[in-house]
Order: sequence, then structure tokens, then C-alpha cells
Amino acid sequence: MSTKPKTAPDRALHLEQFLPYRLNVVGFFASRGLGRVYGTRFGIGIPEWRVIAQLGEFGQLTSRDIGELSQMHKTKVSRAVSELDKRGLVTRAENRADRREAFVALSAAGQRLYAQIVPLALAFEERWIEGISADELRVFERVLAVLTERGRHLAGAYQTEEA
Amino acid sequence: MSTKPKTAPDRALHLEQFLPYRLNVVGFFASRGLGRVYGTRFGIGIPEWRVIAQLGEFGQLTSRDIGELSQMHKTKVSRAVSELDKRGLVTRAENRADRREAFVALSAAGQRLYAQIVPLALAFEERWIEGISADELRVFERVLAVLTERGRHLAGAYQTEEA
DNA sequence: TGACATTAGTTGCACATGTAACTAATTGAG
DNA sequence: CTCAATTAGTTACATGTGCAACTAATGTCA
Repeated sequence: MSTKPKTAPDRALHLEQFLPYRLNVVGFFASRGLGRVYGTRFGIGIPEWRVIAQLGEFGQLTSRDIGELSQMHKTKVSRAVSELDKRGLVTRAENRADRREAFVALSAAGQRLYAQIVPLALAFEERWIEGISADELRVFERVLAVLTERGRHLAGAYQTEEA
Repeated sequence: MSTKPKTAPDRALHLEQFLPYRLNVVGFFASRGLGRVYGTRFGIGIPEWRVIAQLGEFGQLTSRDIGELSQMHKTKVSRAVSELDKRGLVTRAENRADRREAFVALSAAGQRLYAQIVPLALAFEERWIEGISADELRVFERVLAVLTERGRHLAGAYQTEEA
């Protein structure tokens, strides 16, 4: 009984072809590989990198915004921002209209770091997708977007980050 | 010197379109979502699940094999196997031809658990890719395979798991 | 045979991270 | 205005994880 059973197909599971597994593995390689790029060179981790990337892109954000934009738990954001603050890479300015929150922004040193990291990150991405045709890549990214959006709901995210 | 700019194009970076970031996010959703499925129901974690999945598929493996097949660090495998052993879900039998290693296999209880989890895992995958055309999915998986293989090298994997 | 290198697997340690509980500030209903 | 509910952000705690160091067994080369 292999090809066409009657009621309970009970398809076999092959982990190396199982999509959630494969996505998790490639995601792991992504963060580890990229983490190596700026970890060894600048001594920062993935959460710190994400904070810097968002601030470099948007200029000024609250921690809450950062967490939402970069899909990080608020405690992770809190710790990353504290660390960057300690190193003088970001500044924090209390919002006087709502003193619960603070605007975080890159300091001058942070901006310099950002300018250094961006080309490295883009080069890493380039090297990674090198040789894949533009058509295939388009399809890939479109499917990836669907999977990400659906995955967000299947995963249930954290508490705060429900969209 | 590629298409147009003279020396430093300095493309902007948009994190939400940055592939390593996107892959990491979707991979996170994958493991969290699936982890929810068997975590809440059977009280096991991702590493334990992977061990069970490999044993269910291959029958009998050494910890080393498990680590290689499922891309896990040997300490993670060690701890997962110990945990499963403690719960009576796997058995360990010393290889008498090489007493450094031991063959790990699912116990009867482990096989029952495996039989329960597999349909849930496949259903999770189904729900996730539902509505995506077979053509697109084929392209997606092919690109994913390329990215995974290249990512493995870019990431440098762990010590032991270099292929 | 003997000494050194290698390998399977475990464990000590430091560190990262999610949850829950907390503080302080703001909002909203009455 | 007041008090309960909500929100931004931090922290204590427990857990998970990678690295390095370790043990025990095997392989290798002379």
C-alpha cells in the first residue's frame, strides 16, 4: 500500500523536504551568516543590528515602533537599545507629549557605523542570490511574502505584536 | 562597474525587503507555529521534534547522524536525546562495534507519538502553502534549495557540521 | 606495540531570550 | 475629577543554547 490508499493517506513525512523545517534552517543560516559579518567586525549582535537598520532607515522611532517594524519582542528591543545607548551609538529623547515613550535615534557614531554596515549587508545579500534569475527571484519573493504573512498568523507572534 | 554608477552606488537598505531578514523572520514563524502544534499538545520542543522526525523516518541513527541530518549542534542533539530517553520515547543501544557511539531509536511509545504528530505536521504545512500554485511552489522550493546550500557556506555552520 | 591524533558524546559556563510581573504615564468612563 | 484600564518600557527569573573543555573509545602511523 503505497501509491493510493483508500481513506487515510497518511503521507510520509520527510524532514528535509518539510517546508517549515527548511525555512527554519535557511533562516538560521541567514542570521548566522550575516551576524558573522558585523559581529566579528563591529561586535554587535542581530538585535542591535536590526535596531540600527530601522533607525538608519526611518531616522527616529520609539522602541515600540522598532519592535513592530523589525519583529522583535519588546524585551529584546529594550535590551538592544540599552546596549547601543551604552556604546554611544544611539540617543534617547523622552517624548514630552507622552512621557512613557522615548524617541530613539542614531548618534553621529551610530550613523557612521550604519554607513559602514549597509554596504557589507548588501554585498552579503548579493553574494547570496548571485546567479539566480530575476524571474525566479521575483516568484520566490512573492511566495515568501505570502508565507510570511500567513506564518505570522499561524505562529501567533508574541503578545504585543499581533497585527 | 556594473550598469550605471561610477564608483560608490551605495544603494539604500530597506530591512523589510532585505532577504536575510525576511528569511529569518519566516523561519522564526515556522518554528514557532509548528512548535505550538506539538509543544502545547505533547510538551516537546523543536529539537526533540527533529530527533523524533529523523528517527521516525530512518529508524535507527547515531546522535551524530541526527545532528547532521537535522542541522543541529551536537550538544543540542545530546540534550534532546537525553530528554526523550528520560521520557521513554527513545531507546539507546551502544554500538558494540564502536563503543563511542550509540544507536538511538524510537521506543513503542515514541512511535505512537510520531504517528500522532506526523499528520498534524503535514496539516500545518498544507494550511501554510494553501492557495499557492504548484508552479510557483516549485520555483520557490528550487530557489530555496539554492539559498540553503549557499547559506550553509556563507554561515560557516558549526564546527562538526561542515559538509 | 605504543604514542598521538581523531571522533562520539557529555557537561560547565556564559550568554541570549521569552514570560510574567512590575513601574510610570496616559486614556477613558462615569 | 476620579478611578479603573491601557500602554511604553524595564527587570527578575527560568530556560535554551553555543562554545570550549572534557571523557572514553577508535584510528593511524611508525
